[in-house]
Amino acid sequence: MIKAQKITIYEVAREAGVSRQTVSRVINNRPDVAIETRERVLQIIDRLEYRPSAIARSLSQRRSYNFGVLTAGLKYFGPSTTLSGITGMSEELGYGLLLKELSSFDATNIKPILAWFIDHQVDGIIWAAPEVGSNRDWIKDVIDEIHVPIVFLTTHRRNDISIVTIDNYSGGTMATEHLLSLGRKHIGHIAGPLDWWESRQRHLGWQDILLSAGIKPEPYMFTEGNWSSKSGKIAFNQLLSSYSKMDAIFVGNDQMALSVLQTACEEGIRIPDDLAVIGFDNIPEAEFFCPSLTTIFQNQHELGLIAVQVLVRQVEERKLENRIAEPMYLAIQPELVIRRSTISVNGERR
Amino acid sequence: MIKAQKITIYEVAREAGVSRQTVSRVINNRPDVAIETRERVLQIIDRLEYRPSAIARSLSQRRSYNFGVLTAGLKYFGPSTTLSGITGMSEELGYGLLLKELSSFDATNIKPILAWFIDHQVDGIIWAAPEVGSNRDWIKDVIDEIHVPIVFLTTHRRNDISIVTIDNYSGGTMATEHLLSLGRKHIGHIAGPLDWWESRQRHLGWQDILLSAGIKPEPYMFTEGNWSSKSGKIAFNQLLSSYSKMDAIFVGNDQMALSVLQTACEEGIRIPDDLAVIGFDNIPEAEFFCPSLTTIFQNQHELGLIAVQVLVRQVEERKLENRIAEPMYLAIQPELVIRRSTISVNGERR
DNA sequence: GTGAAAGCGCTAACAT
DNA sequence: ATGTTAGCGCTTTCAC
Repeated sequence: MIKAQKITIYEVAREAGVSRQTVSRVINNRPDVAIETRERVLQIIDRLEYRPSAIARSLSQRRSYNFGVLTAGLKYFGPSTTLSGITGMSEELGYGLLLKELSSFDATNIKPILAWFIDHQVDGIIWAAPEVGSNRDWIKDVIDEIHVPIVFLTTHRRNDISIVTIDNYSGGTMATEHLLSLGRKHIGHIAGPLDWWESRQRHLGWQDILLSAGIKPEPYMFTEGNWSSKSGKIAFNQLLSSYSKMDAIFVGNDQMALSVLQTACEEGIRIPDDLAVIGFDNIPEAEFFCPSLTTIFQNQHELGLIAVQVLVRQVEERKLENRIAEPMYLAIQPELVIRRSTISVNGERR
Repeated sequence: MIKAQKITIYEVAREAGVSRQTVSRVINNRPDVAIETRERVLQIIDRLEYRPSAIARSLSQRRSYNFGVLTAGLKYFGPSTTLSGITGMSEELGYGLLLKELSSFDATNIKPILAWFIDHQVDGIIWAAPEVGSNRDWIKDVIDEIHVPIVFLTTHRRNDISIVTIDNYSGGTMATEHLLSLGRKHIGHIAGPLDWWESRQRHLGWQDILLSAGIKPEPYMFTEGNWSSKSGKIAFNQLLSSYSKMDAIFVGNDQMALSVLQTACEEGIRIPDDLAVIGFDNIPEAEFFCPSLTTIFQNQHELGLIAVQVLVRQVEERKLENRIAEPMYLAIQPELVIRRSTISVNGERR
């Protein structure tokens, strides 16, 4: 198999004694071919190990059956898990993937990427890079000129584009409510970088729940990390001195929560007795921290799956009914996963 | 920008009053165009917001400037880190990426993937899925028929294909030597799944070093996990009972080592005093385990970078000199990273 | 049901 | 330095 792409539709046609169109009909499963002709052509194709050129098909058909995917921070659990969902569902639905990765999260020079996708005739685009700083400002400039469906992941709600996202605000409220429900009154927060939309949402959730519990969130009650464990360590030390009454903490992701556990372990802070800790993400390792980490599970794999499904729907709709599909909005709810970092084996209470 | 791919080279040519060939020369930066003609054409291109079709170029030029990448287990740190290296270097060297992910590590039905890449006229292929079981058996069947350079990652040495890999055997010896150098005599091992080439290499390294230290590695001294923390937990419990004199342990990856630390923490096993622990990978979290984890660092990002460089060299060579480049072999050395899980703050000794 | 002609948008090869 | 011709390999009309 897999010869040097030498034999073309023409050879098959000649060998089968039919025209190239007939061969084309066969390989595209068109109904209007006599059953015996089809059989014969199929056999020749098999014998010659003919494989149609996807490039030529794209050119004449004006579509590639490929999607463009833009991601960022692939070495992190979230983005790569989402990408894994995207590859799986694309494969299942018969689309290929052109991949680009942003060199940094806050890169704003995205037009070349968009252009590259378009140049390659992608049928649709999945924008899986996170919303950071002003890296979404370009949308309004080009959204009207782009004739290819785009699905954006993890971004604030708006009506002019299709969005599949995780409800980060709700994740923030769930985390904070859980800590309150344990009877804790002094709930600190280590946020992710606040120029990230996701961080801001989680932070807002924390704020609002505290407020509705009659607690005023003050600046000394939270600090900002950059997602890394190291930054979490620094942030935690800061909080420890600025908010000494703290008896619970909501950490913006599991990596930063890990370093909270490490510091606690080193300093003799008992968890959860002295301090209840909740993270965010539910990375596979979280269950095996010591103690195991209570956290908010966000299903980033499903995020990828759904993104593709939505995109395919938009593509097919545009093709069949020849009209631009309505933008869709879809938010996945995160889930609370309770482990030992908030509830000790013998139940709660210091 | 980014119009509906409507204007073609033909419009530009007409507008500029030249032939399409001249426009083609301009967009391909050929030298043989009068400077003023070039200027004029460039202006028209700019004004019309013309963008050449990558598809049409691929068809007539018989190359796409794209690589096919096959990965597997994207949600894991290693594969996604390698992919990140691949995206970065490809971008830098001017190649795009078609991505496929194996639905399971040991999938053997890879011909359709190979075929898909070829159908899309990729200039080269990076086979970044790990070697598991017999999932490399296909190579011998097709290697002669494929006219596209392929670089394989993480696989055993052979001379008929290009390989970029990490020296896993050496990683295994380094880990075991480190434990011996601490004065430990009873060194257990939790291996990754032994149908993985990488696991077997690490395991062999452990075996050989023990032998050369006059210790006979016996079956009760090691168990097999499947990389997951959960499997590591089970494996560790097993070892604990089968090898009670164990005073050090080499764990096949950091995730499984994490659960060793958790169990130790729960059972009151003091680390490193009672048990020295070394992992493999150096995931970013390892430094923040409690205690921080000594481990073998394998630079999987660099693996990706180098893979692309090697592939590009093969592609260019084949194109320029019109001959098939010699297969290359390249092994990256891992590095020992010493932390608190093998050396306590006050130095070693129980 | 099948085929002929005319592209899809670009470039290689050969003129001039 | 520039243009002409003939493809690249397939599909879309539109005939028959």
